[in-house]
This record gives sequence, C-alpha cells and structure tokens, in this order.
Amino acid sequence: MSTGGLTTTSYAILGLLAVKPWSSYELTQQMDRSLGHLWPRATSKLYEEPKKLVGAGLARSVDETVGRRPRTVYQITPKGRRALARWLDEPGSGPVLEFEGLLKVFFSDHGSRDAALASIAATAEWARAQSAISASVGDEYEAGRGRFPERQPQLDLTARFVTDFYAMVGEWAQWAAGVVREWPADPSRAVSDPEVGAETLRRVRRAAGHT
Amino acid sequence: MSTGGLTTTSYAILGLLAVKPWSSYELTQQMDRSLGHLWPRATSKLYEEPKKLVGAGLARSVDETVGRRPRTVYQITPKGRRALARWLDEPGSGPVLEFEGLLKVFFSDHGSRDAALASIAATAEWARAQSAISASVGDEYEAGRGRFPERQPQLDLTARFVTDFYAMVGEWAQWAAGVVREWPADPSRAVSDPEVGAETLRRVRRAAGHT
DNA sequence: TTCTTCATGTAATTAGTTACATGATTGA
DNA sequence: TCAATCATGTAACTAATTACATGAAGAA
Repeated sequence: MSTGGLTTTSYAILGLLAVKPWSSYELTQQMDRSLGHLWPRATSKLYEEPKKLVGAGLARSVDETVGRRPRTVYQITPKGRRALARWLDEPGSGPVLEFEGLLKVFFSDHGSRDAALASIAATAEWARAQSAISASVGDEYEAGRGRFPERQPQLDLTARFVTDFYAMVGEWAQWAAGVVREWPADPSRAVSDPEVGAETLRRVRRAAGHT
Repeated sequence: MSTGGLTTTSYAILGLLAVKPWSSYELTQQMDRSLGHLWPRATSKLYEEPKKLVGAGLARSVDETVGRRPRTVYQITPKGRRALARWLDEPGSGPVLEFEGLLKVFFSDHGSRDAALASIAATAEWARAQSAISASVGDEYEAGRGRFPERQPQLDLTARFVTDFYAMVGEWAQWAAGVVREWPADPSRAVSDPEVGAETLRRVRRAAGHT
C-alpha cells in the first residue's frame, strides 16, 4: 500500500520520528528492539528512507557532531505529523507471512524424515530465541526502565501480538516434532491420523464463526 | 536463502512440480489454495520461475494445446528431484512477519482512537475471511475430495500451522478491540493496565522457558 | 453477438537486500 | 598501539510487483 511515492516503510520510519528525533544508527537499534518484529527491513533502508522523507518535506535533517565525528539526526515536521495522521486513518493491511521452514515441511515427502525433523527443530529454536529476546525487553519495562512509558498502551497491544505469535510458533513446532517422530524414515510412506485433520477443521471453523 | 541462482521461490515451484506437472495457470490456482498461505508470490513469478528451472535442467517444458490454444506444462526432471532433496536437507529459516495493520496500532498514539479501532476491525475481518477459506478447503478434504490424499501427512502439519495462525490473529483482534474501546478519543491520553503487560510477560517467559 | 471471465504471457518499474567502504572509539 | 566493534554511510544488484496485452471459451 503506497501513496504518492511513500511506502509503508516510509511511514514506519515517519512514525518513529513522531516519537522523537533519531539518527539512522539509532533507528537500526530501534529496529532490533521493536519495529523489526512487525516490519523488518535491512539497515541500509534506515539510512535511505529518512532522506526521502526530507525530500517530501515530512522531516528535517540536522547535522551534529559526536566527538569529532559527524552524524545526521532526523526530526518530523508538522507536515509530517499531518501525513502520518492521514496514513493512520486508513486501515492497514493484514499480516503477511513467509515461512521457508514450513515450506520444507510441506514438501517433506520428497526428502527424509530427519530433514523434516531438523527443520522443525530449527523452528522451535527460533521461537524460543525470539521469545527470549521479547522477555528481556519485557523485563526492562517491568523494572521501570522502558524507553517510552507514555507509549505503554500501544506497546501493550503490539507486544501481546508478537509474543503470542512466537508462543504459537513454538507450540506448533513442539507438536509437529512429536508427529513427525512417529513417521517412517521415508515420509512419503507416513500415514495421516484422521483426528489431526478433524481437530484442525474444528479449530478453523470456530475461528471462521463470525464476529 | 539462495544457492546457485535459485531462490526459495524457485524451490517452492520445484516442490510443486515434484507433486505433479503443472501449467503456470494451474500453479496460480495452487497458490491460492495452499502454497500462498506460507509463501505468497505474484502471478507473474509463476510464469517466470519455471523457465529458470528449465534453464537449470531441473524441469522440462512440454508444449500442449487446449482446444486451439497453446499452453506450456512443466515437469520435474530427475536432476530436479535431487536438487529438491538437497534443498530439503538444509533446515529452512524461521517465519517472517510483515503486518501493516499492527504498525498502525503501534503508532496509534499519533492518530485517533477510531482509526485504531478501524485497523483492528479490518484485522479481525481478515482473520475471519482467511479462516473461512481454510475451512472450505478443509471441508473438501473431510468429504474425501482432497486433491492429493497421499500428501495428507504433510498437509496436516501445514494446515494446522496456518489455521492456528489465523485463529491467533483473530483472537488478538477481538481482545485488542476490547482494550481500545476503553481508550479516550485521543489515544495518547490512554492509560495502560499494568496487568496486561504482566500477563504478556508471563506468556513470553513460558515460551522462552526452553526445550 | 457481445460481454465477461479464463488463460497465457511480457515489459517496465521498484522496493529491498547484499556487499562494500571507512573513520572513530574503546578496551586489552 | 593494535584489534575489535561502533557508527555512518554508498553502490551495485536482484527479486518481486504492477501494469499491460491479448486471444479463447462460455454465458446472456
């Protein structure tokens, strides 16, 4: 979804600038801490995108020096705040998921059971690691050392989403590992337990049952 | 993750060709039915990527006609099967999530409460719609009209992941809507309930608690 | 017969990543 | 003083999307 040359990534950066002014390097750190969990982007974008915002009049750049070293700090303009509010007024699009590890499970009948187990184990470890990162950020907030206490209501909502997501991934991986361990060495010879599909169908019907 | 000019998308197509030969158009339909839930790609990729596979000797193209109309069907080669098996032997990478709707909630203190509610409502509707699509595919399988019964064990695992994901998104949206409805019209004046953060922290600690 | 949808592609553009470069600061 | 890593960027490349084009089949 883009409007007038600005992409969602542009608005993600603009939103951060609405919180406070940042240098590009500080933005990369914020990416690691929070934004990257819902809108991951390469470091170089964080140097490139603020310039586009400046070009559009939505931000200003201020050259500073730290020690004898130059750096550029970006801050939002009033026009930028208006543009951000307009962007927020349109509902955002739904989650987009790309999951290579699951793709390998999906095609696991063309490989070995051990390969499938390895992919699932990697997923489990990924979920655990992400949860650990979230937990350490959460610990800081619990200890009152959170960066932006005035934004706590917004953080509450987003943190709950990402932690629930990581938990769900981890639980799936535990379950899937148990299933695949019972497969024969050649997964194309595996037999499906009808109860699995039945339970999945119950769950999805419940989720589709509206409101 | 790529190897020798082939991308994950290349292998995703190659995996489908390992199941049976397809034309590009048939691949687009399969994208809608299954693969697109975990590895979404634009239609044009499905016309472009098989040609790369042919160029690499991993697939062959067969020109057919339907009525008086030409079409190209792609099928995997033995070399393609070996390449697929090698790819499957490496664990895949973890899920990558991009979620613009959540981004707007994250920055909702710079907009209106109603805008935040609209974004959350759109997310709830998205989750319901995705679940409904999954349910209808599930119904077909339950009725024994599933396309590839021999791949049921693999479908069991992937279907469970995506349906649980949609359910989790829907439950989050329901919960978040309830929270935001209690906010004042200006979300920057909202007050955080400490219990929310505490509960999130409990959940994430449980998920991080290893194995 | 006309309109719509199905089906098959190609071309142009772009958003994003990977790789590279380099000076400053800090600690051993 | 040497190495590591912190910090700040640029350049080259590419994977992917969007937009376009077009003929065939089926419905009204």
